Amino acid sequence: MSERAFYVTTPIYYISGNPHLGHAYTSIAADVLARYHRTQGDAFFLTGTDEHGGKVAAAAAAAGLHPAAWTDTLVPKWQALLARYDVQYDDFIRTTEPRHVEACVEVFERLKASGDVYLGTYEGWYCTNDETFWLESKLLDGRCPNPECRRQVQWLSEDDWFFALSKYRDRLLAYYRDHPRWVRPERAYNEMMATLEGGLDDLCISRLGLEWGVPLPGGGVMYVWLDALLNYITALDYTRGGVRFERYWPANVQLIGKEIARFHTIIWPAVLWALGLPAPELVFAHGWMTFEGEKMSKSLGNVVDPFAAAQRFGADTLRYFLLREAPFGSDFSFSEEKMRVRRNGDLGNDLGNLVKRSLAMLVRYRDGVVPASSEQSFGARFDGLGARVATALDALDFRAALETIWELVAALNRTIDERKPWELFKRGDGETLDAALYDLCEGLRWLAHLLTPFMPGTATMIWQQLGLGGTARGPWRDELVWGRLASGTRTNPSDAPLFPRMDAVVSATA
RNA sequence: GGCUCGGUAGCUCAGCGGUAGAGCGGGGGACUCAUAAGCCCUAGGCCGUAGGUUCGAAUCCUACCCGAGUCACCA
Repeated sequence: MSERAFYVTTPIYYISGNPHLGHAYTSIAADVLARYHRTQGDAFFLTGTDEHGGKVAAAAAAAGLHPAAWTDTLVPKWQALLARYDVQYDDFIRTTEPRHVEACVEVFERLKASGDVYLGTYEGWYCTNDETFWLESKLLDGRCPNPECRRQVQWLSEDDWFFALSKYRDRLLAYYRDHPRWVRPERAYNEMMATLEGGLDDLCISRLGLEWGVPLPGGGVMYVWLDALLNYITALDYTRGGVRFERYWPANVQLIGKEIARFHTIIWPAVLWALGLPAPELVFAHGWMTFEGEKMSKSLGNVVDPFAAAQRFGADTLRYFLLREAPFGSDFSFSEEKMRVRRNGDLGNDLGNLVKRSLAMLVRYRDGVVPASSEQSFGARFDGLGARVATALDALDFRAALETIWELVAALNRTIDERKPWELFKRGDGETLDAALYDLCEGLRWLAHLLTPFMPGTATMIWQQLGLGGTARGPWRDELVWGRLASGTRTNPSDAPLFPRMDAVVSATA
C-alpha cells in the first residue's frame, strides 16, 4: 500500500524578534512527520518566514534599515534554529521572495476576476501598531484594546479590497459537519464551529497606508494574513502550474499554534475554495509551551533560548522531550528538571544503557560479531509494533508513538535479565547465547528504524554501532521483520554512552 | 458574561457504561552484561462537589466549585 505523496507545513514564522523554543516545537513535530513519511514514500515539508507587515517595517526603521535588509539579517537565525534541531525541510519560503509576491498578485487577480474580491469602503477605528480595525465597542478609553498595545487609534475611511468570506459560511458549516476530524484537537474544532455559527463578515484584505507588503493594484498592500496563508501554495508553484502543486496539494497536515486557528480553518479554506482548490486534509493546532507553568514571554524573562537548550542537552534529547512529555494538542509546561528526568531515565538508563550493555556483551562473548540464531520466537511479539507506531503518528499522537517504541526498549532490557547471557556463557550454552545476542542486536536494528523520525542522530549512531552502513531507511513494513539482520555482521560499538548522565544544575547562590 | 476544554494514586497523565490503570517518585528484594544503569515485588486514590438516569457510572444527564482557553479581522 504505497501512500500518496505526503505534504506537511508549519506556520511561516513571523520574524519580529529572535526564535524561541516554541518555534522549534512546531518545526520538530513537522519534521518527525516528514521524516517518517519519507521512509515510507514521498514527502514534502515546507516551512519559512512571514516578513511583511507594519511591525516588521517599524522594527526595521528603528534599526535604521530597509525592511528587506532587516529581514535578511533575521532569517538566518531561523534557519540556524532549524539546523540546530536537525529539522530537515524540503523548502523554506520567504514571503518577500519574488516567487511568492508574484503568485500573491496573481491570486488576487484571479479572485477579483471571479468576483470573490471586490472594492468596498471601510470605515472604522484603526490601530496602526496592530494593523487592525476595531469596533467602537471594543475600544478602551478610545485606545487600542490590545493590552500589549493600548495606543491611540485613528478614524479611517478608505476604499479597500474585500474578500467575500461571508459567502462561504454555509459551505464551511457543511464542511465542518461532514469532516468532524479535519480540525484537531477537538477543542479547536468546537471553537471554530462556534465562530462559524456566530456568522462571518467579509474580510478586508488591503491596507492602503502601508508599503511593506504585496503591492496591490491602485496602491496599498495585501493584508498580511492573506499574504501569509498563500505561502502554502505559492511554494508549490501553484500559479505557475507547478508539478509540485499537482503532486502535493492538498496538504495532509498543516500544523499551527492554537492562536492562529481561525485564519487556518475559516479564512484559509474559504480562500482555497474561491480559487477552486480543496481544503487541507487536517489542520492541527498544538498547545502553547509554558515555562514551569507560566506563559513564556519576554516581559517575564522566562523565554527558553533554543540555542542554549540544544547546546546543553543536545537536539535529540530536546526532540524526544518535547514530543514525549505532553500530549501534542495540550499546553506543555517546560522545565529543565523534567527534561533531566527524561534524559537520564528514558534516554540514558533505558535506551542508551541498553545499546551499550547489549553490544558490550556481544564483544565480550562473540568478538563483536552478530551470531546466527536458531530461534525466532522472541521477535514474534513485536509483529504489530511498527504498525502501532505508525497509527499513532497518523493521529499526531507523538507521545503514544514514543511510548510504543519504549515497549520494545523495555522488552529488550527485560530479556537480558531473563536470559542472563553471562550465565549462558559460563555454562557454555553457545546456541542459547547466540539466540539471545542475536535478538538484542536485531532489537537495536528495529529501534534504529523506529527512532529515525524522532531522533535522527541517535538512530544513526545505533545503526552505525551495529556495523550497518549509512542510515536506517526503507518502509517499516519491509524493514521491521524480525530476523533481517544478517549474522556475521561486525559491529562497531562505541565506548561513549549515547546519553551521558546529566546532573542537576547546582544553584550558583548555594 | 457566552462558549470550549480540563479537574483520576505524591507528580505527569491513560481509561470514558461493567468489580480503578501506566510512567516517574517512594518502599522492599534478587542479580552483575551495562551510564551506581537494568530486572522483580510493592504503592490501597471518596476518579472536583451535589443530585439524577441505569441492573450497574470515573465513564451518560443536570447544577455548582476550581483551573485553563476562546469570543470576528490579535504568530
